[in-house]
Amino acid sequence: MASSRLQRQLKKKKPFDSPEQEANLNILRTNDRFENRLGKFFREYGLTASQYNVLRILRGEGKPLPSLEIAGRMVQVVPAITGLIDRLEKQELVTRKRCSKDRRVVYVEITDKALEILSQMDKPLAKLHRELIGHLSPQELKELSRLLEKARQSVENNATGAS
Amino acid sequence: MASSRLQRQLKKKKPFDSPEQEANLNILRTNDRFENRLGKFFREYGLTASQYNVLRILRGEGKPLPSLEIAGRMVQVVPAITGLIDRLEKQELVTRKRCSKDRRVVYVEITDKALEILSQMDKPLAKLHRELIGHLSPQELKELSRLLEKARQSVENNATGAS
DNA sequence: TGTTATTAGTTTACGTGTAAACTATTATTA
DNA sequence: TAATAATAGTTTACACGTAAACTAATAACA
Repeated sequence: MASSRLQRQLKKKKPFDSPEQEANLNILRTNDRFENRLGKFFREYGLTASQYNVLRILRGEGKPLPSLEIAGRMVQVVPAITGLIDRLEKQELVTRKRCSKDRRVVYVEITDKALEILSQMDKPLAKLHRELIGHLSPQELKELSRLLEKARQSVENNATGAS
Repeated sequence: MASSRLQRQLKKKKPFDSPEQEANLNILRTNDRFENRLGKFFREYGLTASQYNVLRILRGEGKPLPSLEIAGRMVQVVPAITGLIDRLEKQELVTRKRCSKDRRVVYVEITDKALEILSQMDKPLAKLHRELIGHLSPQELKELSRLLEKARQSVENNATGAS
């Protein structure tokens, strides 16, 4: 009990400077592990995590969306979305359409091929989510989500571009 | 209370498939936000998050470490470490030395210049950690760390290369 | 109406994570 | 001891994320 699990894993000699730092590092480290595992899963379907996210957003919306609207719903900033859509288009998973009313806007639409792939992924993905975190009790899951949402309050008000 | 905060932020129409998925997405999203903020901080000092991590590990150890030992303590895999060390070396923040006993091994040593930069960062970084997550009570921080550590158990046993 | 500002998106440059193939060195073992 | 395996790193190819500069189109407004 003298030294925490994360502390041992990082082979740190000294205790954490603060509980805040420990919690933050726990978030980063847990995310890295989970991203790593999820990345492998997506790769089995020829996708990356970012690509899957774009497709999931488009399917959830049920209709074409402007590029920047998609970018806004992901965490990241603007320019990355261009290449992301480029690659999805090359794989025939989305199509681009210029808006006729405002010719600056590019609408992105998901293809049937992509919808098919997504539907194949749904069950295995749900299973993977359970594998990753299903060993927490319902109360623990609820509390973890609550704490993470509360944690994010510090950055979500101060405009980061999204939302 | 009908729909959670994350659900609203993602503008999802339907509820989450499961509490597991919701918790996982909360981890990913919180991490993205925090990484974003921390990245800006590191950039002010001419570093990236990965570079800072390497330097922090080296300072913590207090002596030179083999490249792969460093890679192992970060979450990531092998090849990235080469370029990372390359760039740090170019900035004169670390030096490389071949081990004479086993000439395959490359030891990486932190420079005084880097130690100086790190010491300048310590206080502001601690302050940033508090800004990010200091609005959680001590009990909440402790519980958050506990839950994240428990969450990681699912991936830390199944060898990912590290630790 | 013509100039300026804003908006949507792209391009470029750089750092980094991932997989796969490769080199150099050391260990194993038939 | 010669062939083989294992280990430490590197290189290459590709997908992103970030910042900064840029284009095209629309809005605002003097």
